Amino acid sequence: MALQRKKRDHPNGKADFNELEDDAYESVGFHDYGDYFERKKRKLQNQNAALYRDTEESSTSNIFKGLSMAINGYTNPSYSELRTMIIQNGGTFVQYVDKKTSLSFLICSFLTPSKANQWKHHKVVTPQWIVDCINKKKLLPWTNYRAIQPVASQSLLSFPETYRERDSQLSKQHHESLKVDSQVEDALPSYNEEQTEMKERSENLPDSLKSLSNSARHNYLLLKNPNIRKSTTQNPEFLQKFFNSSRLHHLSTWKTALKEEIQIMTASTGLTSSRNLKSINEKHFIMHVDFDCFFAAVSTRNTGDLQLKPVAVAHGIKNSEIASCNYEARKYGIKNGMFVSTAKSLCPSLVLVDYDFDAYEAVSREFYSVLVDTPNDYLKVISIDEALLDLTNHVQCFEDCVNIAESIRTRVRMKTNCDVSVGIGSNVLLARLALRKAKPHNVFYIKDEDASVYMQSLPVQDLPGVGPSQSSKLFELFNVKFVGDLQRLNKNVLQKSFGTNYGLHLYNISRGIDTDVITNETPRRSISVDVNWGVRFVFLEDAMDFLKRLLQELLNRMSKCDVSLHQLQLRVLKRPENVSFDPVKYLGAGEVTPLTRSIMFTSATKSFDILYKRLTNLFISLDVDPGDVRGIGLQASKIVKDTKNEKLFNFNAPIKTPQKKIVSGQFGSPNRLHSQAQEFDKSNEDNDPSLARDTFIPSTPYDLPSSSQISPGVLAQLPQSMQGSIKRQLDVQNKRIDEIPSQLDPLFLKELPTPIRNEVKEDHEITINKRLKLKSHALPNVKVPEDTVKKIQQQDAFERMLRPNKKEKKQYLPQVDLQVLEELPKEIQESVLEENRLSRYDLAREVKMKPNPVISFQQKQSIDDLRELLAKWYQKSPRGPNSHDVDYFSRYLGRVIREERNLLKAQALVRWLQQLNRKDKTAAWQTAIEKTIEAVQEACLVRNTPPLVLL
DNA sequence: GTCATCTACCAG
DNA sequence: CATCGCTGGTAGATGAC
Repeated sequence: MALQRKKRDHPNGKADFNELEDDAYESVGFHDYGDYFERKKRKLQNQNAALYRDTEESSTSNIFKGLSMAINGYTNPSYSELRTMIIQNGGTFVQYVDKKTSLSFLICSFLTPSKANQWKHHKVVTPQWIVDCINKKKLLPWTNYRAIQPVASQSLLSFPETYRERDSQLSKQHHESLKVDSQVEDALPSYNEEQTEMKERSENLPDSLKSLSNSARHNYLLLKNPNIRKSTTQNPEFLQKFFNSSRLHHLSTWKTALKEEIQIMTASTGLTSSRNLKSINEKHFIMHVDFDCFFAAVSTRNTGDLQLKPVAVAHGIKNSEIASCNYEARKYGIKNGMFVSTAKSLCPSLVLVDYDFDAYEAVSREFYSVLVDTPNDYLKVISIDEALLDLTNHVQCFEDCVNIAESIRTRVRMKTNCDVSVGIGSNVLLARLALRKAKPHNVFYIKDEDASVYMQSLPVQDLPGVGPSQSSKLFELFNVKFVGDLQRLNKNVLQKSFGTNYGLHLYNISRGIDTDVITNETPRRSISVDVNWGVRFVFLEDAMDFLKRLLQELLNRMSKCDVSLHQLQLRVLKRPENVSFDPVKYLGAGEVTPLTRSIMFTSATKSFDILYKRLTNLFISLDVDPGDVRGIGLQASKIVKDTKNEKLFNFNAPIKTPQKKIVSGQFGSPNRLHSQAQEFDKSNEDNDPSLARDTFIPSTPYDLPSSSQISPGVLAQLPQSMQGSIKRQLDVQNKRIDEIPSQLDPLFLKELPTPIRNEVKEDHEITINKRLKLKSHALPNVKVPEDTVKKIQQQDAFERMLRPNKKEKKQYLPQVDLQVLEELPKEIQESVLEENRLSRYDLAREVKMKPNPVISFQQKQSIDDLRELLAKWYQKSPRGPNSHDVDYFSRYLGRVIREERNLLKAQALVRWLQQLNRKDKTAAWQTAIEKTIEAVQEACLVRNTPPLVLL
């Protein structure tokens, strides 16, 4: 076969963040934005250097001293957790590794055969080794944790405990009869396999097989092929293997992780929403930056010859999807998502390369380091290779943007050897359209006045939010193919056919109107796990077993975010009647009908047993033949952050908290969409910064607790000094709440009696889905006992009592974290924690007891020195300061408040600036000072401190 | 009208 | 050998109240 499969090589495997950081540190000028890295390190502890440095204070041991280690692929614990563990225990972490790197250990959960071969001369161990060594506080013999076994079989050892620990009680017989131990399977090829099967078939299978459906029997026969079996859910390692190789899984998880990282990094700039809201009516400058054919470009970035050939990234050689292809390949009509076989027929000389997820991550890190270093109002993560920048307050015109864009392109090119393209426009939509025009490797901007004309010839599919389904609907209903056709449609007609919001969205975007504003990330509202490939069951027990593993995976992901759920959704993809058993795509789902069901839990939970029990019932109630299941997904929604010191605060007491209106949305908020002119005032009102400040209220489960969640009873038990402090805290918070019309129900304000609360907790286990009750015919064996029903009804009543306000129902209240505690004087922290019998260790972990760091600005720390510096700055810029410098200084003030926690200092410095400008009253300086004040107030909000008096 | 729940769709 | 069709979000539809 003429397949040319070329492995991407890593000629310079050392292009890691250490180098970047060093650069960033060396040049700390007034205009320098390496400051971001400084923050990033401290905040995230996400960079090795920071970890090493912090290790001096928080190092837990030296068990890994002198050992260099790297991590490969999908692991549990996660990459970053492991990295922290290694570094904090004295190890050297190697970020990016190739075949030649000398390495003490490679940490890897799962090795593909090719990787196993690649790493066969290394010591490859499972993550469990790290965990166990740390737990035992000594270096354990690594040979017990080999990921590569000297003999053929390697699978069982590398498989993480969690997936094996809970062995099904349901499934025994069938499983043991069907499942072949993978060790045996590897060692003994098909002959013995056949023998085993034959034996079992003659013993106990005929009966079971007879009762099987056609689809189940089909799967039974299919799964007899050990190679196929290995690629399906029947393999206990399936999840690891699947997620390790799934591009879509990687895309999703990367996005989530990046959002979080960038959010934290840029949150500390102090320039958040108010800044943006202020300029809501100004002309915006938005930049959309995106790699050209990311995966393909990364894989060929260091191979000049390959770049000239048509290249595509895919797993297989036939019915596998092309994830990315270069522009050379596109000349032949090859597109992303196309099957390899189709692409090959278009271009027989197509070169296929494998995925290299590690390299994508490495390149992306460089990419984002460039973006973070580019002064901006907002940086929004779109994906691993794509981001939006709001430059409104940093540029005057499109030409400025183009200069910045070129600089980004050059820097990314230098660091990664890959090209990015940049689209620029006055809103997100136009920036995106400009980006299309810019590709490949170019910069392009669309002026507002040109937008409408430019768009007319665009296929409607190119509009954001218009996919295959909606575009074909547009064509069928209105014969609309191009944006020009769409422009001719009446707004009302669109809204009638496509819904109020979506119709208006279509109407607006066809005219280049996009009211979407780049805002801060909202916290994640759901966590899900989906598998719709390789799902093949024979017996119900197979499905249950997989469901179990899937739930465990979901819980793992939840525990990483430290959340519990109120609602669990189950999604099952079912092969419909008269659809072929084997889809075109190898082990794919084929054509399916989705089914979804959900369960509610009165109190948040993350208990495997509780969830699994309910899940089992739910799955069975769907009444899907196991042989027809083609995919399963679980989604945790209505999630709440876990808390650890329940004794101190009354966390779950439902309190009516006025909600800040959430105004961002895929298609914009309804109120902005109805009519632009009409809604103008309203949205302005929503966005008035001063209003926003007064009504700033925790709006998400991750936010700060509402003060009233501290139970009076608990308060009374605290030491006198502490009561005072908390009360003062409450006063501050209550004042804010009182300023808006209170919708609090008096019931809420009463402390809930603890016994009742506990009862609810115990009860939630037996709450029964209404649906289940209604559909109980699907479960002939399950009868809901009389008293259970009563209990549920009582509980429902109780629940209603807890949440008399309907609006309340939708929201799951913020739970307290230790932030409130953290705000208190340290002696009081100590006594509270002692009272609550929390260990010193917990304290150190949860509440930063370290003295507040003193942040330097231009190597100056004291107020006097800083004043001197500011005076020089003022004198040297009679016509007003450079806006970069203003940002830089504002961010510094933000850090003084949040990190150094020195409100007085921040106040003194701002007042000094005001003082300096008092004589001349330069307008430019006045504006600059206002900006710094905004940053200060913003930071006060973050710290939950009352705004400073600055006039 | 408001809500919870399920369904459909989209992006990368 | 193949192959790795995820995940988080918004909006619409529907039915209970």
